Amino acid sequence: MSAAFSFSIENRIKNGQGRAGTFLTPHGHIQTPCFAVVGTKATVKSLTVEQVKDIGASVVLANTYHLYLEPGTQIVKKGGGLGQFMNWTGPTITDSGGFQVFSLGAAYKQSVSKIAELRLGDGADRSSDDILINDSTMAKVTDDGVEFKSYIDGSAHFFTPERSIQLQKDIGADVIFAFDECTSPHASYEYQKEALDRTHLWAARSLAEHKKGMEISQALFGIVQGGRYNDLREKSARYIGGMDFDGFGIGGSFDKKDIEATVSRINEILPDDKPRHLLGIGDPLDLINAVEMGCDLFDCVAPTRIARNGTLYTERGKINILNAKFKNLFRPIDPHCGCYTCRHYTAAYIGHLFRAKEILANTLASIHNLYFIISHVKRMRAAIINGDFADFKNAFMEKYVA
RNA sequence: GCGUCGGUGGCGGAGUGGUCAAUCGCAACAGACUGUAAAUCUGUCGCCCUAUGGGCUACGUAGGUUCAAAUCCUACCCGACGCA
Repeated sequence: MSAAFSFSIENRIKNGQGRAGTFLTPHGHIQTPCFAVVGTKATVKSLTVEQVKDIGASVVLANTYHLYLEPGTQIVKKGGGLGQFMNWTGPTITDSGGFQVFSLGAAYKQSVSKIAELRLGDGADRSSDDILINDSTMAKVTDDGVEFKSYIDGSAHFFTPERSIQLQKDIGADVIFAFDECTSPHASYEYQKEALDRTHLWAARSLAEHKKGMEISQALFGIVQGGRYNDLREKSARYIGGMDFDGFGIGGSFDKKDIEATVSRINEILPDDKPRHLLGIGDPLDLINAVEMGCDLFDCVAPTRIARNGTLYTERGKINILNAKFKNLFRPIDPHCGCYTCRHYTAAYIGHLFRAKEILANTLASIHNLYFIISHVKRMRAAIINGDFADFKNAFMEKYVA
């Protein structure tokens, strides 16, 4: 690891894998476990950086593919790099574009999430058996790289591991990720195995490209894949974990019920002295399990995306603020929440903003959800430091209904 | 007063003899969303039931023609416009 970075562990969960630590970056330290807010296009949707800071966020994660398409990585570079360009002075991360292999590939126009879940007659389910075929024309994978079509204008672009690293270098985030292939949870074992070999090959190429630079001011994280298959997950953890990365991402798709066990197995194998970032996981209960199993960093679009769609976290579970029962509720969304939104606005008012399609709804809801999740992870950190993680977990689970 | 056009489900607005409980949009009501193609998407939306089916009431009102009417005819009520 470059001298500009260091990772130290301050305390651990008794008889467990979870730990609290500090990850030092050129733009400040990150106290882990930590939830990085997602700002895909160099902006946390609907929020100013002052609002993001006020929420308590310490890290922003942006996306290479999106910034490459718009405004172009050279513009970000000329703008002083991701942080300066977007007026964020703290640590930054970029994803490599590997997730778009999935979201623009197998998941394109399909009702597929990277989280597979058995649904039993809840009325709103869809069959998962008829969405196995990837006929997407938006992303095509070969061993050399991935051809993407721009979601903006349909133009073709080719990403290789080397190209992804170069682009991430131009963008200039503190932490960057190896280029990987995120697969569908419906992928067969055979395909998953093939994709894993490719991801491993790409990891080596990403690392080699990264090491080319004379002066390295970025930390490169390798990504563990393997989908829903335990043997592949373990193989990947051993392979990626054995490489000279500065930290690790855990990516890919999961069975909802297996996240905890899968992450636990992976983290048993990964080096203990480097940070682990569980990519794209942000459900409050998933976060508890993942922290307990030794993950240090997280990022997820869920808090901001569901906020924009009217779903808000409370200590008792998620609510849809558009439900008729909130129309006359002149109290905060969550009376125990200390966020700006809850300190100043009522549920009735926020529901009104959503119904009226006022843009302030997105802002107030995003503030609330991000505050909820960031505080949630911060409390877990404090609990690990204080040695009462189990108490925190029990207290949370007692109230929170999934 | 005469003439013309028009009155359709919460609203707007299709439909002009059968496949119409009635296209579509909005509103309403619910659901989904986990490295953002996303201020997005999905479902329900006359009433009732022994509900991938059946019954009832409905297209201004009242009659009529027809095997069959939101659709044709007559009268009336209401609205817009034109002429007196």
